[in-house]
Amino acid sequence: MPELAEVEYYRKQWDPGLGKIVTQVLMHADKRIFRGTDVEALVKNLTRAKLLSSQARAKQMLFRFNRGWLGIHLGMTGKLSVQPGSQEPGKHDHLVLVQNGQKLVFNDMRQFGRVKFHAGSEPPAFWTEIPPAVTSPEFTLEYFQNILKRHARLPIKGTLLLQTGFPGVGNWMADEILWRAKIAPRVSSGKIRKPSELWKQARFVCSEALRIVAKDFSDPPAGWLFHERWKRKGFCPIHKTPLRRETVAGRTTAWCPKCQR
DNA sequence: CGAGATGTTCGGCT
DNA sequence: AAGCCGAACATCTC
Repeated sequence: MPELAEVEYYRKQWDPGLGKIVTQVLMHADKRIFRGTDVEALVKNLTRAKLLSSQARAKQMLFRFNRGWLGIHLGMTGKLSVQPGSQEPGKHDHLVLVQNGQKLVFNDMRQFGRVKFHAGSEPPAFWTEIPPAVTSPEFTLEYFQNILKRHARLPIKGTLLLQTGFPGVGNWMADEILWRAKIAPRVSSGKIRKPSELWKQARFVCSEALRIVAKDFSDPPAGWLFHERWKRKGFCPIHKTPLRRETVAGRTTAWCPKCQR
């Protein structure tokens, strides 16, 4: 379920490995997860390397070692965990960093995720080029309105999912933002009546998700659309109108036809 | 058995 | 030419 808050949660799962040496790298090197990655360099550099620190940004994570940088994207079904040293890797445990007494495991059933490796002391371009976070000071109302203008003909649901504009926002967060801003998902991005409200709700949902979900994988509070939008028959938390559920901009979308116009 | 799942990417079209 | 759309990717579950 990885959107920005879940990604931050998973990043922390490898914290027990900080400051420790990787004694062995186990991997399914031929898997799609490693497409475009120099797996030989990854194994060579990470074997006997020490994990120094980690960060999460948007839907990506970056792990700093004393001999390079490991970038991980979780795709649809990626997870990070720490397993006992005695645990044998499972079918979908595509990357396993063995340390003394424990294993740092990346598991991804569907393999829409991605593992990257970058040697050198400077952080890789794929990391530094991630655009400003929705919650950051750079994400001003003016900046936001420029994104809307650039994608004026794309349904607003699709625009909120653009990682070049809203890094880390995924399907459930986009629906939550639109529900709170009372905007129907098919409205063209160039025809938003009150951009300041949408901007405000985007920032609210991102910061609350980070505060609540990233902490310990708690669900958002009662009253959020989140709890209804998975259900085949969900209802608007405000007045119990049945939610509509259709594909918009290529993604399943749930919204309240009464609140959202 | 077919459809769908919280994500990207690519090729084709306007 | 930038931007939009739909298909594809791999696997499991309902």
